[in-house]
Amino acid sequence: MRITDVARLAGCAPATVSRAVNNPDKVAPEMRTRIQRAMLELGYVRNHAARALRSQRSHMVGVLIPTLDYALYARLVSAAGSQLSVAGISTLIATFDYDLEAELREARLLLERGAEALILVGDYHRPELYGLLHQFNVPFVNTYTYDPKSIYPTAGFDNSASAAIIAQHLVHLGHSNICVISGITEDNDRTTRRLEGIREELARHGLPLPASRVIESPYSISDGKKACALLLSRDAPQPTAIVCGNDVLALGALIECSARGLEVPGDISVVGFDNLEFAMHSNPPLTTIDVPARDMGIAAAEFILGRLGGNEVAMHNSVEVRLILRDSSAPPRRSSPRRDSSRR
Amino acid sequence: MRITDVARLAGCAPATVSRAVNNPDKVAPEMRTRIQRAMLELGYVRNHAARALRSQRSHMVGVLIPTLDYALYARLVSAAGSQLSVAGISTLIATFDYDLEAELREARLLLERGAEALILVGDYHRPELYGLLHQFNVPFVNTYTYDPKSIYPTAGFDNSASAAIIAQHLVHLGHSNICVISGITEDNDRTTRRLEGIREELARHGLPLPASRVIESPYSISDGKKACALLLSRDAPQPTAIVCGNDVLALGALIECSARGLEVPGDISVVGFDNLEFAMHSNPPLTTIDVPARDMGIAAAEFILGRLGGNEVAMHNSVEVRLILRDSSAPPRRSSPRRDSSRR
DNA sequence: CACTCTTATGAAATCGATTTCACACCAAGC
DNA sequence: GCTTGGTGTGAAATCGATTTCATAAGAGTG
Repeated sequence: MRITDVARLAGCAPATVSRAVNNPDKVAPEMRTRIQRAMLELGYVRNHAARALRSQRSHMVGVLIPTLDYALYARLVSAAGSQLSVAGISTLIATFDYDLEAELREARLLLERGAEALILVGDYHRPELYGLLHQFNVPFVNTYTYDPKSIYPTAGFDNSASAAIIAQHLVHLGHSNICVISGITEDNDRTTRRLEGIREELARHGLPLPASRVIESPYSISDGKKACALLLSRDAPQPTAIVCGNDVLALGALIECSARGLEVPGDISVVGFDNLEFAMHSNPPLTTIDVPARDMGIAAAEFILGRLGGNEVAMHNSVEVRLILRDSSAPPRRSSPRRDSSRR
Repeated sequence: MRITDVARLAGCAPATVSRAVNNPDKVAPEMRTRIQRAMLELGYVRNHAARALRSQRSHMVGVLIPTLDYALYARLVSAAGSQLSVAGISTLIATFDYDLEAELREARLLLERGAEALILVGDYHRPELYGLLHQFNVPFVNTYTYDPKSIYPTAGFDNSASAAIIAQHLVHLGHSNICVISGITEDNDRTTRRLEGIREELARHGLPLPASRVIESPYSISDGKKACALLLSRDAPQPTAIVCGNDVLALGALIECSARGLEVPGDISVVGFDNLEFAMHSNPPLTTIDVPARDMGIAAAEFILGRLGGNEVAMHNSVEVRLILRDSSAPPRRSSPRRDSSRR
């Protein structure tokens, strides 16, 4: 079932069929319907490889994420995919499990496959990856980060500033003995910057954050529990607040606190990051930062579509993160808290 | 940077370069290294569209799932993708949000794009979809279901039997007043069969399951709460056990029960399905059915790889689901429970 | 009415790797 | 010594749609 078969049945040249498919208004209405009827009758479907070869456009975009096993990454991919799909673009997906070497390998494969653009996560990548993108002259965007000063396009939010917001919230509540359960920071700009943001914000208030107050942990509830247990059994005054790298770790911390008979937020405040679905249902509900993953996916897709369409598009797009105040954070029990100005 | 450039530099014909890439042992070792050096020097990457066009193989497989927003689907996709990736096959992904018409459309797009095989979820599909698959003569597999009697390949588990297991567990504990919070059953074989399995198992024990005892609900914690509230405020004796279509609904039910001052499992048992990460950490931990999504993804990928490789492969592959006994289920308070034989 | 301009269509070249077929060479067998 | 067979390589055809270029017909314009 080739285009020539359709052409023969419709009594025209293959070129005309091609036009009828790709530029309908370049074909006379009568001819167009004749061609459409012929295509229907033959059950014609176009051969995408041939199309891609000749037109040098694959109509595919690659999405390269650490893992699909984390809700927000999956949501980002999903949103970007839907957005691209309405523009007739398919999504090639690849994961690299937080291994930047693997990311580089997968990127090469995606480009070889003909991905016309790449959606990436974060801005820590192997230099060779940036080299490849340059070599292939392929548009791309770093999601999950926003940095107007970056020479590479970004679509996301400022991880450092966002983490600072939640640290500030705790300081304003009157906490000074604060510990952190961070995600693994190696090769990961999001976790690295969040930790930095917290550290700087605390420093701004004269509160140091020595390594002994920070635990890096993979993202699982059990790991969050373990990390929390470690922090609580340190040979030091018990922290009055724990900042967690995400809601999963925070949930683990909540559970550990509850297991130890600690009241949250009475004895200790726990805050998360991401505002996952369960955050509003945990006991107590989590104070956290809402991360609009869907919006990031859409912003990334729009950027890519704009670039592919040859339009001028803003290099940097930010999505709005918001502090979500719930019951897992409160002033420390025996201190004279300042009023938290961010609490409405 | 075409294959002819490499050939020129290596001093051979394009055909030989092609062989060096695809059939290294058909090329003399000395020539092979010369070609490899030339490729490296030129930074050659092959054009996949041309390769696909000529060889009639795209080396891409399509994965068509309801949504990426559900952890187990994402995990299935992820596992299948990794498995395919090591065989040099890329993953094209498409979602249809539980809309079978959309599924059909997306399937057509995937096939047009050159997907060599399709991984599907469930066995409810539009007849036209099966028609398409036949027309394109493309291998495919229905995951998330296992039915050795089906004429279509399956990779998964028996939803009906699995749901029956957990219903039986409750019956053995002595429950007779059982309600169900099911997922939406329309156009969804998984939810439909699970509900059937529960209904049949209860019937086997002389317990009818009228519509008034069943609520269909989307998969969110809030929806689970609402559904549970509805069941508990019926003008009828309060159920002693609630079977939920998945863990998310079950968590909602737990929360609602707790909000109403009902003790789980003292006043009421709640059981889930899927064994999501939080299931072991909820309060109380959830009795549920473990669904090995990763295994399903791997099984599906292996099946597809086998078929693409022209090997004989088993039409039907089952993965093991297990009843996970935790503290959210117990005998009803004022009855004389039989011993649950399935409890170890 | 002659001329330019647009519009609709067709013929043929083209994208870049693969694959078939043919050929040359060398080794082994009778 | 001649035939047979295997191996490594090259020439050229091929996959199927797109696109350039050319052409013919029709629409306006002065």
